[in-house]
Amino acid sequence: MVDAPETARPKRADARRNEQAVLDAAAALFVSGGVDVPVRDIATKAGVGMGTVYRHFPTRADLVVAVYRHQVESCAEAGPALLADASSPKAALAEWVDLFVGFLVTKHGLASALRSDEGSAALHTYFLDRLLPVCADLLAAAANAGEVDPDVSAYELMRGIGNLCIGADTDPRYDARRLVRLLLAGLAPTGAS
Amino acid sequence: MVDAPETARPKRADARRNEQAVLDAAAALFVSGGVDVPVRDIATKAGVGMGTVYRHFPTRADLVVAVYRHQVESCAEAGPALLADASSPKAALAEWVDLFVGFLVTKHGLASALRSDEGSAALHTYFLDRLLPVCADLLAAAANAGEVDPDVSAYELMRGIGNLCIGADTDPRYDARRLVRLLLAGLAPTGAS
DNA sequence: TGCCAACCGGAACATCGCTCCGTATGGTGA
DNA sequence: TCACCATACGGAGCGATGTTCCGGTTGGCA
Repeated sequence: MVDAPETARPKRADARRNEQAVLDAAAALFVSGGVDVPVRDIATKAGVGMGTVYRHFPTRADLVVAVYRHQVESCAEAGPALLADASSPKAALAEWVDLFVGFLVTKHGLASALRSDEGSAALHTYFLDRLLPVCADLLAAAANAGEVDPDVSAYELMRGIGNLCIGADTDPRYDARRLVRLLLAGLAPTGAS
Repeated sequence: MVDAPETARPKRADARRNEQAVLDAAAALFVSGGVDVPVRDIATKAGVGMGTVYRHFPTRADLVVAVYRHQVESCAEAGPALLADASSPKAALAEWVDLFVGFLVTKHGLASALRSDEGSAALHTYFLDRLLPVCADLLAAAANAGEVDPDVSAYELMRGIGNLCIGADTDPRYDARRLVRLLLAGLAPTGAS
């Protein structure tokens, strides 16, 4: 689990090439067909065998993580920046959540894959590892500022947001962003009235 | 789609018997294994062939609908009653939503199956046909009373609630009921502050 | 009792995830 | 330059599941 020792022999050239080909094929198919596209299709599009796909990415989740790693990273990095720049912690939280929602709804089926349902555990874990601390910081800052009720955990909030984003594509009558806004509004201390 | 003409010849006795057996088997398996239990298992448990299951219930959704029809009906009927009895329309809405959430979270995988994702379209349709008007009435009453902002459709609200219930079983850290409460709180006119 | 439409059962086909192993090849040391 | 072998490849194959199809069975009526 720790970093591989730097003495690790570099991978063979064909291996590196194939890994990239799979990554590219997966990225393309994810856009057009969602993250549930059959592994066979990815292998075919990449011009490799299925064994090769599974060797480089033991589970579908590993592949999804690899494809979206950059975007998740930048979403994670945006958290502290927003907190520093925004007019209030709650505003920062709202902006960050909007970023997160935007990321989820544009990736067909990603939100669905995020529910822990064993199988995509690695995906779930990665998202949580990377984004939960960011969300927790924003939430804590807002709570400290008295702008939100501190009785909801960041975990619960993130899962709720993720769930609200399920099926947000493919259904014009369903606007996940609006519902997420409502959820955030509900975080206001002691509600309204 | 209209009622079958009453001139329809009654089904054969064995057909009726088998339909009931499938229904019973499905109900039992849904409780223990969720609504995604393999059709083969249902057929085996009911002591019939798979062809029989598919003949009586062309899609899994039809079977799910048949199994839960009574509970959906009583949930639908509770709406007007709550509106008549509760102290305020918003309170009635909250109680009814709680009823709905309770129904969803206790049926493993039902909430997941509810997202329109073609395949369980019949399920989605049935729930919407039956419950959406009820929810819409409650929502409209609350809006008329000035207790909620009228800019969210009942459809959106129901889908949001359904989504929030996904995975609510199987994860002790995730309390769908609390998040749904937050969502409802967010409906308060012009927010808090 | 005999007939036939309705109904049954489960084999068969299709899809998909994942594994396994015989084969091919990149890179290295001689 | 060449031979060797660890590394990597490819895709057949297995198990699970959804769904269809058709030959055989049977309930209900004349």
